[in-house]
Amino acid sequence: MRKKAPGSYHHGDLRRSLIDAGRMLLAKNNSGGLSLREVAKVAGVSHTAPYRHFKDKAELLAAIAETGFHQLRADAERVAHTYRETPLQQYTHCAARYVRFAVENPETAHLMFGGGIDMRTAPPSLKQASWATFELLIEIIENGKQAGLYKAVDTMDLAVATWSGIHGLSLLIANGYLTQLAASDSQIDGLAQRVARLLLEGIRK
Amino acid sequence: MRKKAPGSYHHGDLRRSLIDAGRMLLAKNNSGGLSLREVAKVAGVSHTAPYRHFKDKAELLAAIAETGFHQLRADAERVAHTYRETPLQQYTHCAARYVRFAVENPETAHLMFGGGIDMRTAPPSLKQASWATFELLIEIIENGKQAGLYKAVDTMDLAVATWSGIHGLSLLIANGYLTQLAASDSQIDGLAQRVARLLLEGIRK
DNA sequence: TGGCCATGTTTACTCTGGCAACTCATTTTG
DNA sequence: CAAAATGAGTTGCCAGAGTAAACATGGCCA
Repeated sequence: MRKKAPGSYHHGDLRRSLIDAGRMLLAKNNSGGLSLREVAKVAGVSHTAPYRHFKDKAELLAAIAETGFHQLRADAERVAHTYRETPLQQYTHCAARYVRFAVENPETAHLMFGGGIDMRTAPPSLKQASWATFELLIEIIENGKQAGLYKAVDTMDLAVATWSGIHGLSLLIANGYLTQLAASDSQIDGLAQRVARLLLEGIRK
Repeated sequence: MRKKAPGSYHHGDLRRSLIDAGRMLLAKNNSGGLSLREVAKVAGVSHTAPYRHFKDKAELLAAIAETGFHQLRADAERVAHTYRETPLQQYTHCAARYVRFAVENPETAHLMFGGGIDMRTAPPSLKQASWATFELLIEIIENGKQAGLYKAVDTMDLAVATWSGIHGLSLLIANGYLTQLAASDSQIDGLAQRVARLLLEGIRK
């Protein structure tokens, strides 16, 4: 989190600093939101300086969400690479990673998926970042399909179904709907495993 | 939406009017949020009158979310009753109803599930309303289980898995992540059907 | 070297949430 | 039945936040 060197007029990389400060504050004021002025202060800059880099507050939030997508994609990509030879494990471990991301970064997840941003009208770079994340999921499904793991159904349907399941579970946990079943980290992992399994095998007898 | 009769001092049922006004405004200012003063104005009352009924803004929002849960539960209950003899259809049609609720009331859904409210610290009546909704789902699963429809797995796991899937799909659509696949109402229904089916049968070959 | 333009600053305006003190109407009670 | 108590709504106020406009600064290119 670079601050402006005191005395110097120009900052150097304010845009980046604002995003970093934003994420930091978002994590600190748990779900209490975030004020542009606060962000500016943390970055060591006057409260209107952000407007040189973002049209308005929503655009800063969108940029923060974008870093969330980049992180999520990078996290999942690492896991996917580790299990590149075993499609089934690739799927389950990536799913678990997705859930962990939401649980570990609830405010960022809230920003990305909470409805504050409508993807239909989001900035192009954000759309692209979210799309790139989804593409990774499609790849993973495609991998499994070619290994004969999944049904011969439209890949898109398979991908949407699993995405929905993992996504829904992540948000339910992150928003405290499953406190009874998923209090500790190990319980969360366990639940994620079992749900991923059920998505795979179906609930039907 | 009852307004105060002009000239009369007392309103009669302000609490209810504020909630109604809130939902109306939420729907109008699409996802633009909602101001307490605006709500008060619509209800025909001074800007601090709401404080006689709600501790603060968050509490009003929680009350609005609560009506959302009541509506969702009532909607689903009606569907569940209609298909009470056929557990499979009961499941698929309730799932479709859940998705429609989110798509038709995106702002309310946003409030309920967007992370603005953490269920762990929510007002008891809200917790109860959300729990009652989940209970209906559990009942539906239990029905199917007794009809020999589902795997002999912990009902809670079955319920969480399907809830996650439907919930995730609903939010993905409502937040515009699946615009390509789910633009029209009929496309949404179709997608919901196929996803519900995949949750049932699993994606594995 | 001198002027331009991107980047930051200052100032000011509006909107919002929330507190305090006041008023009005209804209900309870001596 | 009058008067106090209480619940419901109002007026006024303040601090914090988003943002527009005018101004300042300083690095870069002609």
